[in-house]
Amino acid sequence: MEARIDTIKQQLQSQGYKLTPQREATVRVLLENEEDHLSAEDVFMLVKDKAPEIGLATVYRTLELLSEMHVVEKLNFGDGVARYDLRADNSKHHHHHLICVQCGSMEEIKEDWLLPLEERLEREYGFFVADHRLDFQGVCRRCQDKNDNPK
Amino acid sequence: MEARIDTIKQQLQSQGYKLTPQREATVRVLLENEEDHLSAEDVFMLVKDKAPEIGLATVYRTLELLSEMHVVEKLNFGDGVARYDLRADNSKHHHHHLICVQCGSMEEIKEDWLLPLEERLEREYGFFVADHRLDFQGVCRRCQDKNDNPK
DNA sequence: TTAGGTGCAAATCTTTTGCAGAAAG
DNA sequence: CTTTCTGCAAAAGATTTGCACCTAA
Repeated sequence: MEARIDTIKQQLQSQGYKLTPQREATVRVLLENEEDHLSAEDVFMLVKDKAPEIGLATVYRTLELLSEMHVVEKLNFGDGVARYDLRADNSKHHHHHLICVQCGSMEEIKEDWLLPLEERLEREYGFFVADHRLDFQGVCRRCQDKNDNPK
Repeated sequence: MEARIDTIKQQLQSQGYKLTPQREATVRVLLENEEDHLSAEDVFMLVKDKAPEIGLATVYRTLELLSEMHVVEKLNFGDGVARYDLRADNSKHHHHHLICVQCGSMEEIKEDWLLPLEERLEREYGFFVADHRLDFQGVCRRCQDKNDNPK
């Protein structure tokens, strides 16, 4: 974890930005909740435990900055709030998401299944793909079981 | 066009809703701009030509209703406004979108490229897919040409 | 006559911005 | 010192809601 913070620190400094205590607290929250998709408000709540004086605007500004630096992804699941996802160090692409319409859970697929499609896209449509986003809505295994064996 | 309006009318009536003049005007605007991805504000402007007395709230309520009935898709491209897309009569799935980060244009792919992936998802993850969403960000052919041959 | 609809204005909610002061190189 | 950053409060923008009136089965 410290190593990843260091990386981010250097990334910021290389662009003339500072890793202030507020920004560090925000990054730590993101690291500690890497599995979740936190909204700005969520992050704000969690950061306040570490740095009670922080303002919501700072959180928004930090998330915006991290997003520009491609440290986090800004995601939109259509529920009216933006959510933020730490990018895996190495992946240039979004994860894919499995969103259960029944229980609201969200699972991630870390593999990239789209490379063949992207090649086809460049070939057939002349479209150069920089990034993509793939979400599936449906019913997760747990809810299917629940439906089949109602208690 | 009249046929599709009739279909929608019946769909509404089957749920106890009415196709009021305001709703019909809204649907007509959507039909006439099927290629675009209109925001609620866009729709409002266009509907006002047909029905000047309509209120923005009614447009929102209509789009919400049509969305629940799966007559339109509510889409989110991350620019802060929801956009609405008429569903093709026959397709249960979203289109795929090619969003150019340079000129902001958006192209649609009507084919469904994801069926093999969805099968794999059900097999390997036990996730039952009801719908999906696939967007690509990148550079469209036009902008690539522009980059290669700057005027 | 009764439930569903509408327009308007006000309210709500997320996100952004202006500003004066604080921190860091 | 000078640039970057911060907190606060206000502003902005999209969407929703309360309400009194309207309209069609």
